[in-house]
Amino acid sequence: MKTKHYKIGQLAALTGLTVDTVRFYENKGLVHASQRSDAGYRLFSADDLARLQFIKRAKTVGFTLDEISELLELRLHPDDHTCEEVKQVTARKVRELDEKIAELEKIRMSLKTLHTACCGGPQSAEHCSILQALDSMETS
Amino acid sequence: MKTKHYKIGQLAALTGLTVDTVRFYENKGLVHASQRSDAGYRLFSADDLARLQFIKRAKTVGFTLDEISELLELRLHPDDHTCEEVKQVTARKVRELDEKIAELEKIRMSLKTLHTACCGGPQSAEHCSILQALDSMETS
DNA sequence: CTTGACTCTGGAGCTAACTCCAGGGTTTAA
DNA sequence: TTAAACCCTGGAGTTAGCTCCAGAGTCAAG
Repeated sequence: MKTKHYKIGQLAALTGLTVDTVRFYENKGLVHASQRSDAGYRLFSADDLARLQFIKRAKTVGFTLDEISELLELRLHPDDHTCEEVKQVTARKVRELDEKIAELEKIRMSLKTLHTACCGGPQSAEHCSILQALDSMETS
Repeated sequence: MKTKHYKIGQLAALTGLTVDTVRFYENKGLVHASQRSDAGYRLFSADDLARLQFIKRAKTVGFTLDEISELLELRLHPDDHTCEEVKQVTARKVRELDEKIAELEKIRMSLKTLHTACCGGPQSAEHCSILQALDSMETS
């Protein structure tokens, strides 16, 4: 019984990644073709496919490739790690997201204030409140 | 009456930027030393200082350097432009921020769901719900 | 048997906004 | 007068995550 395997293009089609991206991930050590054909073509197993799909999903929930490396290690050897460890990774990420969102909201508020104050009319911008505000704002 | 001018280090100290950053901005065309000393030192005027402060403030409200170039043009020749134009720039930026925030919130939600579902206990991660979710999630 | 689609490697290029460096010259304060 | 602190240019390096390329080999369909 020989196991199904995929060439890089098939894998790319199945995961929605590009061929270049898969090779890039291999370079970064995120994934590794389980075999090579006689001609040197990468041959990926179903496990490799699952791994790449894992990577893609982790990416859509906002993990960086470095963080995904960490998660892949946990995934590959779950017996050697605790739920606590896994949860810590997500906790850290949620905190980071909270900070980034708060930062953006702060910026949005400032900008919205400027935006609202401006008449937006067709007259000369000589006394435009937005430009004036940027000329006299406080900087931390 | 000779006008006050600043060497690049003084300017950097006054704006809170680094010397390298000021030179970088000059390279990008955001600012331009109004004179040079005999030795070739950049000499900045009070106007230049104001311009750099404008840049810094625009940066803190989230504009990119390219967008700041645009604002600087509006600021330098307000007579040639309308409030409407200025307002459009901020409107665009507010929209962008809204999108970016919405995206991050979506990611945060997904992640928080995973995070909450995980027991976080000291037992083996073999059946960790976070890893399982990442193994079976849907990807758009 | 040929043509087109696929794959390989190694390395360069992209974006944004800096940051750092080498190898010089200049200014200033003691 | 000399040492520290400043300034100059040009170019390379940084981060993250790809993306593209040249030049060559391989595979599958008709």
